[in-house]
Amino acid sequence: MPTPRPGVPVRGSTTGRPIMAAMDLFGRRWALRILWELRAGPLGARALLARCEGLSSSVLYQRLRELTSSGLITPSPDGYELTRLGTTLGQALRPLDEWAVTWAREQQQDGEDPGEA
Amino acid sequence: MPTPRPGVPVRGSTTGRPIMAAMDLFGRRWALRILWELRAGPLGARALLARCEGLSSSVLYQRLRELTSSGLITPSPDGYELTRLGTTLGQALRPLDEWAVTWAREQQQDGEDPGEA
DNA sequence: CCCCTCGTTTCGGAAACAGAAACACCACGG
DNA sequence: CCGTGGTGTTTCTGTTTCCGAAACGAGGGG
Repeated sequence: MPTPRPGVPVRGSTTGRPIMAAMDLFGRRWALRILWELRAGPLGARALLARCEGLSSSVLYQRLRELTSSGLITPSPDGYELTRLGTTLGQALRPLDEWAVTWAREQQQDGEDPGEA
Repeated sequence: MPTPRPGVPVRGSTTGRPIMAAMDLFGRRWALRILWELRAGPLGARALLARCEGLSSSVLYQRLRELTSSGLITPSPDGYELTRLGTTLGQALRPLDEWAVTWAREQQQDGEDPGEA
């Protein structure tokens, strides 16, 4: 499983369109979350593990390699930190954060638990 | 694996903070992509399968159930379509699309393939 | 020296996923 | 009437991904 990178065919799309590569990369478990946790500043591996309850070290390091290879994060003396590109991604993700808040409000109003028991 | 919903503890976070629920939901394979494909209008299940090369029907229906249960999509005479909430998500995802384009440019410039061989 | 913390890798079992096959359903044409 | 082909959906089997714990080496302080 190659690291998704724009311009290169990725899982689910032979075109390599940037958004497809992004969705392949971010559709891997914990990828978005790791970037999210690095927003505020550099964190070490064990610190990331502590913040992401349920994340296993094996997957963490796999993601760290992928995100590094994708140019979103970089090792630093203080652990891992976002690159300039990773920082702009953090900003691009902010609307998603705001949307999630709206989502929460809507779910409380209509259909409290309307689905699988 | 319960469908992530804001306000409910999800994988990786006992707080149920909206953004965490969102990241749990979207960190599942094809979830973002399915929403993306529904942006332009309703699509049937087999049409979705055709557009997402590599997506298996079993996972598709699992995602369709999850996204429906989360209030992002709804069955319609024409297949599945975004709810109002799902549509706003599509808009919240647009910065991500633009970011991906920037990402593609940067990757072409520096470090063409600087990682795993 | 010992102990504790960190970063990282390894490994066995569990969960998620891919892919093909199958079923039910409905419209169409022989 | 019976096939043919198009949907939507489920089930099954093998592979991939992931979890979780354990382990390793390196470095710092008692």
